[in-house]
Amino acid sequence: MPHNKLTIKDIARLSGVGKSTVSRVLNNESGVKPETRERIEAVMRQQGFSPSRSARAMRGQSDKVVAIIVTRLDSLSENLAVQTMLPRFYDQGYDPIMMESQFSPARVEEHLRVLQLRHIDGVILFGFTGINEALLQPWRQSLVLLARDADGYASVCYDDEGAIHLLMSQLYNQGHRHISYIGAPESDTTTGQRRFLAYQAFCLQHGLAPRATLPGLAMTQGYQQVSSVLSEQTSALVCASDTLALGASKYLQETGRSLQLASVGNTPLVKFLHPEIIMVDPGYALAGQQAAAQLIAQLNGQQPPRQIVIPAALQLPD
Amino acid sequence: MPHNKLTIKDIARLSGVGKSTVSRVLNNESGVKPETRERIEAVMRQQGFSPSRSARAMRGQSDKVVAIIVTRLDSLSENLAVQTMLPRFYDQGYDPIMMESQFSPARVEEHLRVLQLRHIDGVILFGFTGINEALLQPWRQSLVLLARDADGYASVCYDDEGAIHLLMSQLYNQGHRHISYIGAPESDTTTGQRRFLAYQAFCLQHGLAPRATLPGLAMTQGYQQVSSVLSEQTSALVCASDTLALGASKYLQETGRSLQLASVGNTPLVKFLHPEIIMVDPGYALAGQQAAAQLIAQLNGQQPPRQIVIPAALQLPD
DNA sequence: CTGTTAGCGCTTTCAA
DNA sequence: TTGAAAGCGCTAACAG
Repeated sequence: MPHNKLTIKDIARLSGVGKSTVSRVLNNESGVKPETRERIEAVMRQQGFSPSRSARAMRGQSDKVVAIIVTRLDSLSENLAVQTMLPRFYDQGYDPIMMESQFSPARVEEHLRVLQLRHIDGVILFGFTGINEALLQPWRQSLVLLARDADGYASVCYDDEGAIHLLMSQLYNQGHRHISYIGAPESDTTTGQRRFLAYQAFCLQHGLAPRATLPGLAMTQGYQQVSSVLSEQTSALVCASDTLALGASKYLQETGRSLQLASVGNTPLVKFLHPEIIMVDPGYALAGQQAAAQLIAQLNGQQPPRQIVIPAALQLPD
Repeated sequence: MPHNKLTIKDIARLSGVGKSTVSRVLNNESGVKPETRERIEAVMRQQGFSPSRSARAMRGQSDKVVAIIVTRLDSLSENLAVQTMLPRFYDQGYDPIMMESQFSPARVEEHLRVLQLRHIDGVILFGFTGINEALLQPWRQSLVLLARDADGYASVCYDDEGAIHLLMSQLYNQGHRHISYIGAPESDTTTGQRRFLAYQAFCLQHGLAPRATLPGLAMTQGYQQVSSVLSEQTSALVCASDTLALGASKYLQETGRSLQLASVGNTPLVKFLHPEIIMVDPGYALAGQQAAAQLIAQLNGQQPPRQIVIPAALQLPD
């Protein structure tokens, strides 16, 4: 760890000025004679100087660290969102540390506790059912919730109703009249309830007979439960998530049943494995960007918490 | 961001001692009367006190931050490794920040540059072909390379030869005599060259006719290239990675060709989608642990850099 | 415009 | 066994 042993004091000496002038240059403050500034900048560059984060952090409040709490490191959709937010944070000089909740409210609690002790600046939290909102209390100003919303907190959500509606319309327009649905239980507000309601609404509106099962979002659940929503007339199946679609697809393949699949989710893996599936992109990538931007703005005090909804976009098979 | 405004000074006042005594308690130093210690600890607990990281960092050297540079956030195998190393770091009070190289040596370079400026303590780097070892120079003592090795650096590698050998033996014992191979180009030292050589060696040793193609590790490459190694007698196919297996599998399914697939890699996704594939677990989870442990030991000066090899383990289909 | 002077919260001599 | 004092590298008044 060949740490740069230089301090602003050294730079000051080397360029024949006082510490404070160097500090001013460092912080891009106005009120430094251009020549002086340039000279100092030259020295800094030439010495490869970099200011001590800890020292700066100690004077200001922030050490410019944010945490991203994903549910699972291997969630395909969350990956897409994280992928777009990381660069945003780096650009603004924030170090993003990653944590995994594994859908456990207790883990979230534990992580938030630790983060509090560490004086972390802000948190991006990928939401899921069961999180105790009271825990978020201390982070009111410095938290962005993803894929879930909560009163008084900033959030970036997907347009669950819109996504399902797009899928259903597409299928309906293709002539499908017996469209089944597989999703998550209604205890899951967004992915579960909202999507299911949207499905029911569409059916009602178009005089279709709903046929649904709500086992959860895991691949195995898709695999095991599809059969329960298949009648002879069923010609299409809407899946609330891409993992579910993966499971369902495997089942259909094995049983030789042919069905038009449609699913919320738009990950490269699924697109490759099953290009025939009609998909709606909930806008994972955009959500990541927005979440990062929102958090940064909040931390800078430029923006109060607000709820953002990402529009869904239909992805037709090739 | 409701920061804990208490300092050791406050704790000192509250417990009627001097700052230094509080500091001693904080660092578990000996030479503090047990009673005093307890009293202070009580106050700290009661006040929910947590020392300022930045202030400590400023006196010592380290701010207890490490970076994990993965190739891709959505790499299934790297995910498994990262998943096991995160808790290790948290336990030791290290904040792990994540970065993505996207297989770009330039990005690695850029990341390392930034990390240097940030005075990060150590780095876990998931290796790939093309990384300029000279760049690692400054990190000689504080870097662990994963899935790749380099002279003079600590590394945790998979047993490429062993993995392929296990796969081949298994197939051979099952009676297969026409086993094809699909892998990465030899320019890729570990996943490419080593695994391919092991395949060739086995063939030679057992009098089999090798038949191989080395397009790369992507799913699409597997999908497109399988056909080139299939003759009529081919009864089994060894894939150098699970993504390749996924691609190959899709092709075989589509063409109705039946073949015993075998692959290096052991991710939940593939296990679910294709339980029939014979797999060898390179030990991703163990590798993660070991890498974290090694890095921590190095940072504590308890362990010089060393090369670790993780043994591969055969996973039979259910 | 620029240097001087205080500290930020903590660790670390050095005395007591 | 403890406290007082001197900084770590930096920023933020306050004087020049």
